[in-house]
Amino acid sequence: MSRAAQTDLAVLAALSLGPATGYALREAVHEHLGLFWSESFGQIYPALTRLRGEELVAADRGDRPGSTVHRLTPAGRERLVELMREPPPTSPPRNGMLLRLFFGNVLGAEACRQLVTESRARAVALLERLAVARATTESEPDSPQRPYSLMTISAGEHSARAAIAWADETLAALG
Amino acid sequence: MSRAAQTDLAVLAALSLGPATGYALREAVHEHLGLFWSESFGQIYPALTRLRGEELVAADRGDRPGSTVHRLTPAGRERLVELMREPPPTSPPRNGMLLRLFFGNVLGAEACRQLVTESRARAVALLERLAVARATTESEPDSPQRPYSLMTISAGEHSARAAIAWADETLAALG
DNA sequence: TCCGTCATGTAAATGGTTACATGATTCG
DNA sequence: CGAATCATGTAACCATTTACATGACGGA
Repeated sequence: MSRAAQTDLAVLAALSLGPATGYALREAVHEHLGLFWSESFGQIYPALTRLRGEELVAADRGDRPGSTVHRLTPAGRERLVELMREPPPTSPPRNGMLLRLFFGNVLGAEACRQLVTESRARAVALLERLAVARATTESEPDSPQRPYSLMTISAGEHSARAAIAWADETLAALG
Repeated sequence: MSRAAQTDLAVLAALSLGPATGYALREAVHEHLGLFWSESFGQIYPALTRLRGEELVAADRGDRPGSTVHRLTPAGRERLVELMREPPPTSPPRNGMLLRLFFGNVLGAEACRQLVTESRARAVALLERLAVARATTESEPDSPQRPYSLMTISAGEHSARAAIAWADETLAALG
């Protein structure tokens, strides 16, 4: 997997849903992929410039002066499938909450409880966001996209429920 | 939270378990924190140099010529507690597997099944490693460290079981 | 008119991995 | 003796965020 391939993948994938400006692209990633992906402007604009150079995306003038609407070219769609078939890179683990909890006897029991309580609250909030996302998705008419959206929502739900169950068990152990 | 604080935290925390060389420190992080944390030599050695400069760790000559054993100073222990009380930074989400699955109609059903199957296999393998870690920890004599080790192991178990349950559900949906 | 949003881009700083260079020690 | 391990450190590279600079448009 070559340079910056993950951002290229995300940008090409987002464009596969329809043409968009760089700005709208970032909105769409935040809105639809926000639960498991993120991109910043500092990544998106250089990526679009590069992808234009490789003729994987084409640029048209947008409604507003100075705005540029990008769309996938056939070569871009090929490249997208190619990138998607690459195994997803696994990033090294970095869980600040567990790092702190592991050294709980240095941190103290009260601070540990707070740590786990806050972690639980984040999982509960996530579960609420997921409930909204599920309701929205289920109320939309069926589409080729829908089952896959529901699968990623379900992944979040399983993960959040596990986090809550663990937090409850751990809070009980912490007394 | 200032510069490179997360690595400082991990290094100071690892040293709180006992003095160590940079090399041994990396081994210890990999061995004991590997399930939720990672550090590379390229981080550890500059961090040790910096922490020595701040007199948060002290350096003694080791058994081997040229080797340096580091230990926490009292100021280092204070700093450690201070860093641990900072809220753990939440890194932006980046889940390559879910990104690919979300665009499953571009990827194709067969490749989706493979993606989820591999994800399930990783979770099963993780669960096995966790079973070993749990058995090891439970067979050791009780210590102030042990309950916290078990809590982090339990976090991994909950997360891995949730990943397996989700994978089974999703594979059923994918047919 | 002024503010919020849409829009594009760059520069700097940050955080991190990987590869490399170097050499001693231990054990088979 | 030779290989694996212990040990330290640097340099290059990569990915990413944040802040900044700039400006047009639409509506209160």
